[in-house]
Amino acid sequence: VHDDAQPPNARSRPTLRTIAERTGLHVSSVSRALQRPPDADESAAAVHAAALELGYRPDAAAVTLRTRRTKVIGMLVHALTDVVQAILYEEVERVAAERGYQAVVASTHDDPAIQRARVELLLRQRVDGLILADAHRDGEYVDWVSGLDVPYVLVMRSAGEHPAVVCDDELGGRLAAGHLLRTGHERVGLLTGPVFSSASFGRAEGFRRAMAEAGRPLAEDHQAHAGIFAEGGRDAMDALLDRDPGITAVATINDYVALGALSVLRRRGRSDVHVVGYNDIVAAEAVGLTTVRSPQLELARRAAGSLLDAIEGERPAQGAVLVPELVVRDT
Amino acid sequence: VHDDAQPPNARSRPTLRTIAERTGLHVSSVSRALQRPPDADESAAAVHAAALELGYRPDAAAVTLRTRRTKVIGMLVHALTDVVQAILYEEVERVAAERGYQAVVASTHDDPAIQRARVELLLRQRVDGLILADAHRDGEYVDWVSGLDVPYVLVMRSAGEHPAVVCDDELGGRLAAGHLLRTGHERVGLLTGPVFSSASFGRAEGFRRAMAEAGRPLAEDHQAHAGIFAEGGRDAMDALLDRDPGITAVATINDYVALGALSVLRRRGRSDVHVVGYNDIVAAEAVGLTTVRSPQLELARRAAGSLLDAIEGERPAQGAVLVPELVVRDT
DNA sequence: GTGAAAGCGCTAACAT
DNA sequence: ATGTTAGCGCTTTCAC
Repeated sequence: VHDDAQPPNARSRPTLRTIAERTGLHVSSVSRALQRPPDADESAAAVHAAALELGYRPDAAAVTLRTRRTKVIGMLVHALTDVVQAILYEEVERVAAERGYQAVVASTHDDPAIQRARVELLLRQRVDGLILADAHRDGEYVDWVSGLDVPYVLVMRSAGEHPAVVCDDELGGRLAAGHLLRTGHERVGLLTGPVFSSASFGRAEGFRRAMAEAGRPLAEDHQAHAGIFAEGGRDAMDALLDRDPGITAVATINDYVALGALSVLRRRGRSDVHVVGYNDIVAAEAVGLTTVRSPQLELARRAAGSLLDAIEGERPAQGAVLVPELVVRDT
Repeated sequence: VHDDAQPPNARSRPTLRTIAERTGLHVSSVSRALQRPPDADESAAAVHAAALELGYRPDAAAVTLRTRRTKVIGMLVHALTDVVQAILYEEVERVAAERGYQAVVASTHDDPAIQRARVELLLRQRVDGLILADAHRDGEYVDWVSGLDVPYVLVMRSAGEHPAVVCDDELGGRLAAGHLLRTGHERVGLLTGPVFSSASFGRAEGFRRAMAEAGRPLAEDHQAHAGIFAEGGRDAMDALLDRDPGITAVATINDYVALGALSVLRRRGRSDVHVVGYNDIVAAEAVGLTTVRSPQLELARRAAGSLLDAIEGERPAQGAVLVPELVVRDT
């Protein structure tokens, strides 16, 4: 028997038309029936049943083309291998899902060219909004994004007057300084991060100010640039120790840098030197690192919530400033 | 003057039609002109110029709807906060970009319901292929995916006969055992991970076998289930120490668990106990953790390459087994 | 090389 | 609630 009712591409994915043929309804009726609950009426039930049986999966491209919305928000991070950024993203993903959205990420490694390219890509995808966790203080990048006519919000790092959900980094720096001052350190060092990041910049500034205000201004040769990774922390710690072996404590821009510093101290047999990190990643607890905890989940939640509100309310997103907390451990 | 040439939604994004109106060409000619290099001929040049000037951005949804390809591959990880998974993803992202593809991730937290939901979502997006870094040995999940008519490949964890790019975990376990045997430990423990992960399972099996073959079979009470996070490592290490305070070394399923174990040892003043981790994450170097290094970048590269070949060659992806390496440090 | 025409799968008027 | 119609933005025949 020759089954000529079978369309040529019988093995292709089912569409609304497939369901329409099965149920004897029109394609548009099927579309509508799918929008209402399966138990709304007879045809709704029939349509849902057929959809399930056929393994029908709405075509996102077609829906987007028609509705002009994707229900997707894009997030830009500098690197997912920085667990802080990964935590932020996963929480954004969670909040988005709760509100019926999807999230997608792109890593930009703080490279302006990649930042633009990835935003371009997300825009082709027609994402409904953008969360930037990789903003630079100079504003070039964020100013450009703000002119793109897509809702956006920054998180973790701020830039100019753009809406940003951040931690009070200057306070965080002060917290670190306060701890070192309180424990009576006379010669302290600072391992700094990139100045293009408001987080790094703010932490360092807060630290320096608190030290100066306490009458112990930080000498230039007690500061070394470490970047944001462990390797930079190693090099910077080595340099600091070479310049002044008499140092008894260092504050660092983040826990990775602190970890790097710790490895040098261990290697050089200088476990007497105290170290303060920043962020409180899980490895910090494991090595007993004193650190400043940033409220990462809350940052992500607020940023995502604010962006989603902005998308749905058609107005700009709101920023916020949250408070960090000192966590004293062994180091 | 009333400008009636202006369409109603003048402020909306430029489309091929906008460029067509600008250049006096037909939409289809514009589409074709955009496919050839800007310097191919006069109209190509004019069209590219207009596109640039207008800030034209192809609509991914429309292209996909028309061509049935997205040039996007989806990756499923158990958690991006596990830096190993983040590394895998970022490398996949890189390889994909090199070959003109985009990557998207979804975290599933090893929850079967989430795994299916996220795959469904990616399928609606019509991704061209799937990389699973969160496979379970029981096969339920992967078997289902394999029946979905979308190219796929597993990475890091295998399942049945499905194509998988993995590390020789059983060998990795043997490497850890060999090290402990060589350094003369008499009473060693093992902190195990979830059996649903072939990686955890393989490492533990390799370790046990090597110990047994050396005439030092691992007693049941010298093993404790730790999962894959630091917290589990803490609890398991505590349990092990309570059961046998005479233990002198432990092997762990991964570096996070090792870090957790280390924190307990530090707290209990038992820095004499040796620990071996697995993966060699950056924190391992920082704390001087002896560990087994898995070739993560290579795993990701091979998996992504193999998937892309499969997509373009319309045949199944290839698996591979790579070799781990022992990294001896202080612990 | 170009224009005309069709159509990917879906939703949203509109009328009934 | 249902069918009709139109169209989102793009690519790809098909003639020329």
